[in-house]
Amino acid sequence: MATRRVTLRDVARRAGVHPSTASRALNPQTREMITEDIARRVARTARALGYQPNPIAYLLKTNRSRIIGVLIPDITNPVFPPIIRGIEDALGAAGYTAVLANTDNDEQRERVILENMIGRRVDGLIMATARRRDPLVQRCLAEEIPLVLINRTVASGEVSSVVNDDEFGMELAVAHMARCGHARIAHLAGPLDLSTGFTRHRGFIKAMKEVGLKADPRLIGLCSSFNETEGRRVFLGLRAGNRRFTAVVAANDLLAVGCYDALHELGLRAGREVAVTGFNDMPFVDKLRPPLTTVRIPHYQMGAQAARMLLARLRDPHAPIEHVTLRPELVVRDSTGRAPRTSSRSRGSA
Amino acid sequence: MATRRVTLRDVARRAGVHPSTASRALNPQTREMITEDIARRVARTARALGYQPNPIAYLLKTNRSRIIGVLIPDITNPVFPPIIRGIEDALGAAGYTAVLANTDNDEQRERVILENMIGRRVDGLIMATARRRDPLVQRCLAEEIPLVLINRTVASGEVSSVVNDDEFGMELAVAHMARCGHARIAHLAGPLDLSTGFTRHRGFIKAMKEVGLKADPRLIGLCSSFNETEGRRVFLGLRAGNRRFTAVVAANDLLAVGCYDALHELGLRAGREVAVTGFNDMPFVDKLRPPLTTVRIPHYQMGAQAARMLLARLRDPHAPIEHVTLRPELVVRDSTGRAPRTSSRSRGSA
DNA sequence: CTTTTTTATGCAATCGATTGCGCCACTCGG
DNA sequence: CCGAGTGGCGCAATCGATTGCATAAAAAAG
Repeated sequence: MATRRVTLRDVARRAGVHPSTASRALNPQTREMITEDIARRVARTARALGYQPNPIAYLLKTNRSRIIGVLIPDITNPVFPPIIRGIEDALGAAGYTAVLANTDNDEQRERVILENMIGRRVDGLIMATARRRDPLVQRCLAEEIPLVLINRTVASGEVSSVVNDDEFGMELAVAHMARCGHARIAHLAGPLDLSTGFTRHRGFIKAMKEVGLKADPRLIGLCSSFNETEGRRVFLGLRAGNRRFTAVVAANDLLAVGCYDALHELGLRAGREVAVTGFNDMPFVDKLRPPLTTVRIPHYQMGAQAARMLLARLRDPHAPIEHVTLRPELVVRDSTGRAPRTSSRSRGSA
Repeated sequence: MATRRVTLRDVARRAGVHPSTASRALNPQTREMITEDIARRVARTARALGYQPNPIAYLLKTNRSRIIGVLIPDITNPVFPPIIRGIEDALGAAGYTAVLANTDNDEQRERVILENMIGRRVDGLIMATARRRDPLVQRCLAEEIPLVLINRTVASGEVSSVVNDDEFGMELAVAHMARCGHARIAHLAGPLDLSTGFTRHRGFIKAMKEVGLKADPRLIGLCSSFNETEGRRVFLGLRAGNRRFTAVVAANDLLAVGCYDALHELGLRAGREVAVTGFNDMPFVDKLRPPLTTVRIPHYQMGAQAARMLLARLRDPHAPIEHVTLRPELVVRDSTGRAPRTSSRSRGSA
């Protein structure tokens, strides 16, 4: 039977001291207030009794939970696992625990979860769910909860973030297409209320200009969310228009997979009739036929970096706002056709 | 500035009653102890002040956290997101919150996380990490923490579980292979200390007997974990042996993907030279070339069912131990060759 | 050897709720 | 009109820690 857990009082009584003394003896911060001798005795009996401090009581008193909330828009998207892994590793090293929640891209649900986390007194938050203008971010600011945005950021820039250099990534993709001889290049844009969709869209236009091509507005399709069905739908829409194109730069891998689906239905093949690039290099895109050429984002590092920034802010609440952008790289596989086959490395960072 | 949160005392004072009265007025369980009139007044002022009960204080006093811990062996494996979704939905409907943790298949890490969760007084646990003999399960039993195992179960059967009918699934896969005319069928077995690996292995042998074939032990390769690299390694090992085979039944999709990798290296193709089946029907296997024939497990329902069973036990700690097995179905795609192309439905349950 | 200062520990309040118990006032029966 | 019974609330303890302040003992100063 689960015998009642041993409390600080138990330890104190057994060691023949007052609970407050025991508390101080066990807390590294206050240990030097206590005689070496007694501190050791308390520590010893604590160990003997198998004392485990009650985090709830600690939290109630100190308002420090040592928990970080992590909001993920869609846990089904394979880009997030590596990010989460990075966050957990960095946080764990500092004695913090990550609590994950999946918001399902649903604003209502986001709100509920956020309130729940605030209620449970998380010490800080990492959000991968930010929209360019996001009331939830405002809410955190109002509550003065340390916050770091990851992958996506807000337009105002008023909170720390670590994101990919999306413009540069787009340059890589477009430049590669151009090198492969494509001139009529389409873009499958992500939702423009997300910084990723927005910035990649802007990056696409800028990159086209840089390689001396004109970005035809009629060759830009707007997807209302980052998933395969949208990718398929919008690709088919673009194809139904009367502007031809030989290449499509998708704003993320799921959209690119949607293109694969559409091409398959049309009896065409990526890398042959139409060149396709994705964005993210999420797990398994190297296993598609043809393996997908894409822009690799350092997901794991992104997570770890965000966690470290949050920890810094936890230590010093007045740490300055930082914006870190990570440099992506192009991974050339077979979906962009005639280019010399270079690399088809296995799955992203583990 | 984050103005101090309003407490129950504030509400009580404002409503002109004692905190205990306010507490009872606000708690549905005890409302009928209080005069209708006063209860309404308290409720009204609570709403007016925006009172949010402090879950920490509640927990400290009642020892009920309304949190369920969920242990996932590898968040990188795409079978888990749908399971998690199912758990979250069922739990959320009952006012509970799921807290996810990723154990990375590391026993040490599992232990740390479990202790952490116990320390934070989760009301119950759902474990997808169980080994056939598992000390952590014992630990939960000792602490009398309500527990439901999911996907994998323990050999002793002493705790409730919801798993797939793995033997039946294997029958489906093997029978299909036999129907396609294969006689020399290999098996990529998962780790035998996991119930999934163990039962699928046993199911394979049984199914072979049922279709009148002999399971050649030299055509059974043992993988030490469920991932692509192991699948690739063991497949190549089998091929290097001098027993030929024309089909391979893998114990899960990741192992099957490993077979794809190996076949690719050998210049062969699944569904042509060698038929391949997977197990799980995880997201994206329908996007592989060729799309993978596999055994579909109702992941979402599995999660939801496990959550409901846990909730039942939370209500009644003496609820009997239940073992639920869910019936899988075969999804025939192109990796098993000449069979008539039937279905290639899109990604699993969302 | 007394007085002052320092140091180590104990006391008790506190965080924000829940809950057993006691008391007061009201109702109802005799 | 008085006593027993009952229903509605308030009091105070409690959950398990932390921490400002008081105090006793020891050390330093005079």
